[in-house]
Amino acid sequence: TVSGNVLISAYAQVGHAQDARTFFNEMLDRNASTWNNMINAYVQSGELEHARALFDVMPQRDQGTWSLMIHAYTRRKLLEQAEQLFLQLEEPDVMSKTCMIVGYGLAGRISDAYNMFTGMVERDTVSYNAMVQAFAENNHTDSARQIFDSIPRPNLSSFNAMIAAYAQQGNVQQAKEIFDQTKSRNVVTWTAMMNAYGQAGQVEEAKRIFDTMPEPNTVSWTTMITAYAQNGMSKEALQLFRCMDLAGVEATRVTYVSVLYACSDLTELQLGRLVHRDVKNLHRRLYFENVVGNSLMQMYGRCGKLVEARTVFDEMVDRSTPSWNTMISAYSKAGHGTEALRLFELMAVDGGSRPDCITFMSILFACSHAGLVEVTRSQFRSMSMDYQLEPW
RNA sequence: CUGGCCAAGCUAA
Repeated sequence: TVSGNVLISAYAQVGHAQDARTFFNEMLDRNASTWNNMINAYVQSGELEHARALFDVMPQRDQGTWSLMIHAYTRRKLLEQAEQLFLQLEEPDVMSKTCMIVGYGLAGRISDAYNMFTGMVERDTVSYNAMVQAFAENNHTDSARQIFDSIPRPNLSSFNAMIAAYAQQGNVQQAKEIFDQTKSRNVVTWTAMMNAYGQAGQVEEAKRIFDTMPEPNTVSWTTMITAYAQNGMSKEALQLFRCMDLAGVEATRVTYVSVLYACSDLTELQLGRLVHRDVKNLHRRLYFENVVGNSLMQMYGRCGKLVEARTVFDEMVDRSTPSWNTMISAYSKAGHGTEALRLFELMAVDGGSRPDCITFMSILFACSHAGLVEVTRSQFRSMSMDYQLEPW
């Protein structure tokens, strides 16, 4: 049984739920870990429905089963589902509660997160860290700091989370202060500190960290590229991307987002097209990532290539609200107000994404520049009437 | 042999 569990767990790691299931079906005696591993295999390969189906028929669920399933829901931002499971637990353990803190934090329900936290009779460092993170990602940096200061036995993740919290506020001084208190550091610590400098516009300092840190990984490289791009040094960003490629470090979707941002910043159409080709041919998985498509559209739009932008848009497999916004505003900025409006109507018909206030800003911009005053007026009404968005 | 926390990223102005 144990070796069978190891095998299923191995399949789970690589996301081969199908193979895991075949093996699972052939196993004679299964214990709770067997089931948990199998559910986890479905979770890892993104098949939540299958995971849930198995969860529902599992004979002897243990605490791990529940928190595994709750965690899967919170990560996919399906908080209702997570909550529903959580409430069925008579005696939720520390891990399930921590999952809920994370879930509430991600959903911006910070007081629910805090209530969960304060209601815990037993907490470990991970629960404290989750609470720090929940406050931090909702910009309650001071509250995050208070929790941080109250952690009995902080670990490196506690420090890393706090450094990142200050980094996103652009507060280098505080970030550095925490950084200097760390006894040991890992790649996350260094990268977070590097980002703190980048966010504060201290690109040279960021680069100094990047050059001296022990083992920069793809996130570290991307952070440095982003630091350049966001501080008006897009040429350097693109140069560093070349180095990253030469160093054999795998790009991620975030890398491409930053690189394409640098391309649009410089209206480097040639390079942008090259990147487009590379990601399409060499990173097929990333090519279908929503954010990568958005960045490609943005790049083409910025370079005035609306047809190519539109082609990317049409090829996208799932379009988020930012996808629609990017394309609509590309039309708007190019003075194609009518096209922008047409796309907006298509958005409503498509129904896959809801317009948000950015959509309306783009539409209003398009209308006003096209001199479509009447249309502007009616869109403005629709904004509050149909979508409950307040004009401001 | 299974479950929870930490670093980078896209759209309007």
